[in-house]
Amino acid sequence: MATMTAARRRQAGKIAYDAYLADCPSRKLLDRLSDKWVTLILAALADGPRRYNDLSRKIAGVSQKMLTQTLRTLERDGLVNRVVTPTVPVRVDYELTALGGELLPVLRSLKLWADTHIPAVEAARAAYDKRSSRGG
Amino acid sequence: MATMTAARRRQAGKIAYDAYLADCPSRKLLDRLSDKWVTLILAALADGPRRYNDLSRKIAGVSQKMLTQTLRTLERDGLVNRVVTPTVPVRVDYELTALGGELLPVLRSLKLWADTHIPAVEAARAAYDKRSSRGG
DNA sequence: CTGAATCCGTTTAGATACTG
DNA sequence: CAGTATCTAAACGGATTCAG
Repeated sequence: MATMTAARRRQAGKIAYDAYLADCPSRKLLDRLSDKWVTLILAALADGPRRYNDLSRKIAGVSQKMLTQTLRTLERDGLVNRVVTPTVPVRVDYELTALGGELLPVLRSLKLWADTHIPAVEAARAAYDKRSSRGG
Repeated sequence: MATMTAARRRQAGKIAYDAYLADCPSRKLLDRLSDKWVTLILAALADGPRRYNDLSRKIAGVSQKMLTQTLRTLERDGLVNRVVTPTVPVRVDYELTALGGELLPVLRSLKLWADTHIPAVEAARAAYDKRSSRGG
């Protein structure tokens, strides 16, 4: 039977490709940055250390779960330091590591590109939608 | 009543913040780039135009659905051109627009940062996991 | 060849309640 | 204050099927 060829080939390709992707540094970086809250937290910490609740307020729409979870992965990746002061109640500050700080220029260059070109993207989008709605 | 304060305040904040985010160009760019297939398609088109099936093979693990869907959004965003040649059967080529081409340097600089610093991230991750498994 | 439409399992993220 | 645990709704992505 020829029924499995297409899907199977794609499957085989997928496995090989996923392995390749898993080893791609750019991919990994994008995976971090793509997280909705990562860049926001990084930006919030750009000015200096902040406490947990402080972050939670500054970033507004974030839930406790997402904030904690994102901070954990950032800490694990060595981008953020978690500083515990064993007072009562306990006090926890988060701050950028040197590595985390080095990410800021990248974010800024990204922002620069976005600020420059996103208007063109918007325009393209509007034109596309107009064309579509006209039935073109 | 004080029962609604926490969740409600977060909700109110969320609405305001989502509106803010929706207007943030950097956010929009990251939203595009965060798509698993976007950067891969962009990279695949860096050398020149490619046909649909050609892309599908080159990118391996991608499904028809995702390939088509991603190409559509890229087209809508003005990053990719869709060129139809009305032969039988029909032939469709995809190519980077000028705008899409301008994204390549950004991706390269991102890649540069990643290649430089991801090893440090890996190391931090390994150290973190080691600490955790020790019960620290 | 190039897609659109549909079904469906997996993952994700938010709300809520509880702990030290 | 700074989280953890659990439940559930929604988004995502893959396979399959149909069409021009």
